Amino acid sequence: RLRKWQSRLRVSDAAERNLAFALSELDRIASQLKLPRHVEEEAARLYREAVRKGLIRGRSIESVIAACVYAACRLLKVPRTLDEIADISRVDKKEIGRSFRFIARNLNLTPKKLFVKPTDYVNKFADELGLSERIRRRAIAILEEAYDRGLTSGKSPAGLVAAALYIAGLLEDEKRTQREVAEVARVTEVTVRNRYKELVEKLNLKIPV
Amino acid sequence: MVDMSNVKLRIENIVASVDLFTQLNLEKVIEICPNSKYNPEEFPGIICRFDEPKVALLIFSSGKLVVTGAKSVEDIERAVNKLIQMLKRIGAKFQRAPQIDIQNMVFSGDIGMEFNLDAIALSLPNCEYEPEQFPGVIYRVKEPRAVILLFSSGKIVCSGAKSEHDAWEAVRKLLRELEKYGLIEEEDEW
DNA sequence: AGTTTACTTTCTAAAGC
DNA sequence: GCTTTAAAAAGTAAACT
Repeated sequence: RLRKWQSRLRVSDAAERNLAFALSELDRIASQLKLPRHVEEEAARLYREAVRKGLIRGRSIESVIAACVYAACRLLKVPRTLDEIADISRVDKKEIGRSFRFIARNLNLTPKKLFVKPTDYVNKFADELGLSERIRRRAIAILEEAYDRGLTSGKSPAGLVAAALYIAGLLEDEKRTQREVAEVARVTEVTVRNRYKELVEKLNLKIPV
Repeated sequence: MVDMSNVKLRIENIVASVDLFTQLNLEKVIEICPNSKYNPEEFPGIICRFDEPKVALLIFSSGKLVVTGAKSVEDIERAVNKLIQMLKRIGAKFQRAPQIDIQNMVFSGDIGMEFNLDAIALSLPNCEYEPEQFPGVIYRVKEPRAVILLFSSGKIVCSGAKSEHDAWEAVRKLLRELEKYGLIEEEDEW
């Protein structure tokens, strides 16, 4: 009987140690990504639920925490790419992606709840680039027309937004270079250029020279 | 009824497991395999490539093989027979015919229509779509078991099927689901 | 900037770690 | 779970010219 008690204590000890480790890892990621408190709290809530449902089995705590952070960002429409999270996590992007899909399926995080519109990325990138409200509206108008014309399926939302901001900057005389928009969107200049070319061509945009 | 008349499927790759029912001395086998590689530290089998038929074979000491890259079941049979002839020259004995099991077939194809993948992701149950990671929708068919990658162009990749019939059946089920959720007719405006 | 090569996703078996 | 093999889709990436 004493043995049983000890084993139970050991189990709860381990569980507490794991939770403490998970939450400290979450804290580290959240502070480095400068995430709002409500996002960190949502990630913690998702993690506790994942533990309660036994979803950690076979996965590292770090990959599940990173996945919860990514899921919380998507749920609360706080744009953060998987790359940004992978950069500061010890686990690679592939593993975080797997954990993300797994918890999304098991915590009923539907594509609808997780959907982040390309326009949701506009403000984040525009903030970092110091772009005006007029540019943001113009970029959103471009993105909406691109969506209506079927030019966005399968493309990287970040790349599309970067190109839309680049074009809006040219049209509204508040230019940012391809390099600058590519950097905040975390895509390459080649991607910005490719999206730019397609949007200008298919939406018949007249770029002032 | 789902209209499949515009749907095309092409075999791209067939994977088969084979049992030759004979133990093999891999050290001897490498010597008669021209373009082969054998590093037991990193992988327990010999990796061997044939030009005709164009396939890759993984040869294990148990006498079991994995043949990949074939475009037809006949290519696999020819490759296996070719290897058996080579093995006979180094003294391998074959008491019975090899057992060949098709394990996986990969098809590329076209549904003949464009798709709004965002709309599909929002209403087609049990599908995955993460455009930041991969440009296609991933749809898993339970029976027959197969996975279909659907792109906005309407092009598809079907893998995991064990026969061409199963692949067609899987595509038919995907189209039935797309139709059920009203994701089929759209073309010009969404 | 354009080209080439290469990686992302899906599948599957093999023997062994 | 990993290791190795093949193949396509379309997007993105990186290394060269």
